[in-house]
Amino acid sequence: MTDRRARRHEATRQEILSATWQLARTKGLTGWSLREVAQAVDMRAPSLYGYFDSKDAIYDAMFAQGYQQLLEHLGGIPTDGHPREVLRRSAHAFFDFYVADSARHQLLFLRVVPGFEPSVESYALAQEAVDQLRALFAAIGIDRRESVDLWTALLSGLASQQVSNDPGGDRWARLIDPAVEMFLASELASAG
Amino acid sequence: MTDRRARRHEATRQEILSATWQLARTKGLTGWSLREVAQAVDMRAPSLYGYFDSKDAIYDAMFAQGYQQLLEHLGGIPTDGHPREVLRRSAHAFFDFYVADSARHQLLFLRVVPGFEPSVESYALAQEAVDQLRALFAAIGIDRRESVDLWTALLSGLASQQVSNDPGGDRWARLIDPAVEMFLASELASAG
DNA sequence: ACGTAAACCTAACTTTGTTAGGTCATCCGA
DNA sequence: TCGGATGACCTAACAAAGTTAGGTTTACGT
Repeated sequence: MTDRRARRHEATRQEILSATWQLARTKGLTGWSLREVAQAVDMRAPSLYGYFDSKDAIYDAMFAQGYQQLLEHLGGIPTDGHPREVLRRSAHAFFDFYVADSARHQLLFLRVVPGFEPSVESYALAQEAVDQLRALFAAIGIDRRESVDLWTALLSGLASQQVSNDPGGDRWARLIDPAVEMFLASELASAG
Repeated sequence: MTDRRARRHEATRQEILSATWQLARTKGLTGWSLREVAQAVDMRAPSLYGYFDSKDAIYDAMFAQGYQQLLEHLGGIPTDGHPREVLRRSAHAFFDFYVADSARHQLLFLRVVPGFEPSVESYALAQEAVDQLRALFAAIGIDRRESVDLWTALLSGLASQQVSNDPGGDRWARLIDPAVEMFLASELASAG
């Protein structure tokens, strides 16, 4: 097979991405340099250009990878049971995903990297995640766009506050269940 | 008076900060260079060091200024009338403040600038804003910390989503009033 | 009016992303 | 099996970034 080299190439690409995630987690989403990444994979900085066109291309690959992870996360949520339980599960899944990696959180949900715009292919993954979330809500009878928007705002707000103002703690994590109740009561009231 | 020079110095400091805000708004919070700032105030980059110790010191001054503006914003909210009206006013005031300047939003509420930590003096201003918000809530009979935390999460979430996913639009802005109702209903239910 | 210190400059150092161009190994076709 | 080609990596070097050193001019306080 001709792809012996292609497989090796792809493996190295993943190795580079993995090292970059590591650096982004420890030094901040934009706090790393190509030379550091190169050093981590035992190369020199210019060699990285054999695998990515630019630093922004690395961000783009990370963006895509992050949304793939989110899709897996979302896919793992059982949609059976009482709507309250489904909502609760999805809330915790969301929150955990956000908080688990604040660099990823910034990359996927906040426009933080100056000049970086995701490519159309990567953005399609983001769209897919939104669709999947909408499907999850539809499965429990919530189908108004406003409701889903309010939900995402609520959850991303809780996660942002947790990460920014009480990293490592649970001050906002403890508010998830009350927030679910609040949201659910409001939905029941306005659904008619 | 001995401060003729001191006043001029302070004026130049403000001029630099103002030019930096402008750049941050157009090119992103971290998308500007000292040389660009210098050019905007008709200087060379090293001259800025007569006014700020470092680029991070500029961020710190902006951080302080941003929270001063927030404090003014909060102070302008009338606390009389029905709690619903007070909440609504404060919600819109918050949201508008967030959305009016997304660079400021990122600087004040998200930890976005790699390596930057606000100085103790600047952080005290942030604390003051939190206290003032708590006082506003106490004035309308809401004094549980959890309630205020949930409120800030909700509002900052709405604003973040608006800025990140629908800049210039009103997709999340329209959810403010429903969010207020949702929050209020939940408060009334759990206040006993 | 004069000495001093503030205000500003140029030159330069380090680190950043990036490009140019070279070297060596490895794979494919004859 | 062997040569040409291509891939993988390197060093050297660029421009732009934050920052420091050190000098010159301006203008204030005594």
